[in-house]
Amino acid sequence: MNTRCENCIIRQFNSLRAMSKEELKRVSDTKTTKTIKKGEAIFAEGEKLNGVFCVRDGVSKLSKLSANGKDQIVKLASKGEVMGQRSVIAEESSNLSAIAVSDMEVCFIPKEGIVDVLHQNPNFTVEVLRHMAHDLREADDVIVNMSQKTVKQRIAEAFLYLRDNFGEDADGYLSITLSREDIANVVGTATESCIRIISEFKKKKYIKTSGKKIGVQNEKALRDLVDGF
Amino acid sequence: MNTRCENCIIRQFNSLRAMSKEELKRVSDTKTTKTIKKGEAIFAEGEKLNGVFCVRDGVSKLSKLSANGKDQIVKLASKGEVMGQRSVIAEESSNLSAIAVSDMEVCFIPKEGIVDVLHQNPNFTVEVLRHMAHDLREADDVIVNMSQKTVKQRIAEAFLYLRDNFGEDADGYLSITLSREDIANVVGTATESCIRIISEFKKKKYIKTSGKKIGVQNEKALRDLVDGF
DNA sequence: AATCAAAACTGACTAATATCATATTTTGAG
DNA sequence: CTCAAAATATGATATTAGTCAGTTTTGATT
Repeated sequence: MNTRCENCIIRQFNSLRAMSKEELKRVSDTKTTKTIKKGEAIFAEGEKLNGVFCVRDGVSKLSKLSANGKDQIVKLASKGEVMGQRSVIAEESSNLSAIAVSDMEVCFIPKEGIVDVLHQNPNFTVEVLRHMAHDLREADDVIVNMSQKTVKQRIAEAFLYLRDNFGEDADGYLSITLSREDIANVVGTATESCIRIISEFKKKKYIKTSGKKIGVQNEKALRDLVDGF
Repeated sequence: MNTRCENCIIRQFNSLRAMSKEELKRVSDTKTTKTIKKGEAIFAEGEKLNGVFCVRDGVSKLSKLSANGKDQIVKLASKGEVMGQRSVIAEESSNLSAIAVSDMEVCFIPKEGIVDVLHQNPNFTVEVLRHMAHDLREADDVIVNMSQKTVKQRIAEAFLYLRDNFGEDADGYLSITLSREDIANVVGTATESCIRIISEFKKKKYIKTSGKKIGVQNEKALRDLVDGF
């Protein structure tokens, strides 16, 4: 793969932009680019990661398997996001597994390339810290939503979230396509319950569907639902 | 207040231990110590924090108010923990409010004292990063528990967690005393449901109570319950 | 185009949990 | 010590969401 980090626009969206030209060149020399097919795993829960993965294209779900065999999707990572940093920084094995939700292209950066810079370039470290602080806030919000909102509210919120964070296509459908099961795993409910609520929303014209694709049709209704009427 | 950070043992438990003597002295010069009564607020959700709070004694609950008026407790901070760093680092107003669960003594450290060192001492920054990585992992675990475990399992787990993290007294009661309402807010359930399950656990001799105090009596039974029998 | 498995969907039933009402106990202020 | 308020407790009922069983649709493959 001939693309060099120095020339990669993606890094504008993540902490790598705080690296100096020199550091970036060194990272670029050790990185490798991989193509991953939809459904394939990038890494698994419990695995020791010896590097981080920078998403160049596509979307990956970061999930955790629970005792009863269900997956809980904790985060969706798309273009520009770095996966696995938490584990590399904490020097622990991964608490999440990453599976491609669409065909992907990711760069693997060996951890030495990251850790060395962390200890030498405070700007970079602070930038990583900021990102993690942001992730932590989001996680707090998810906790509150999980415990205080109904499944219906969480599904409504998920659609708004997906639209705001991944965009929609020309016809008004969400750019990201998830199976009903994945949606259920994002909001933490049974697949059947999720499908039932999607049907209800469709009947009420809150959303429209076309195959697996889903589009927000009545933003206000969804928002009112989330906020408790 | 005459206690100096350099001599404070508490800091061994948090990221401040990665500061140099010099840095610590400077921090110490700007810090103030406050006494907070049980039930009083240290800071509120939405408030701009111009510093962080280091817990010297007592316990604080970090919670988030939801639309329906219920509090979700996201974390319990005790001796050695630093509160408010996330907000200071992300330069956002606080996403959580902090209320004392017992009488407390906390040190307030103005943010300049922290931010300056963050940009100058990579060891300190990495240490803070490690802590935040740990908090993030815990948050992920909480998300999964919330969505995949029953209220009964979450309550059982909460008691084990409280014992492991805050210890128990000579008579085998948890060192930390929370109201039933607070326990309900930790596990994300209605107070009545929480009380009912506590009664059930007591009847089954999984726990013992004495006033508000709760003690683990049958660890194995609780653990089995958490793990799904 | 026919086939087949996976995904999406629907209905009936059950289990878990919230809500509302009310009783009882504990606690802290004066 | 007394009393009111707050916390704890319990019962009845309603609501939400999960489970199981089955049907239909979709899409990939030959």
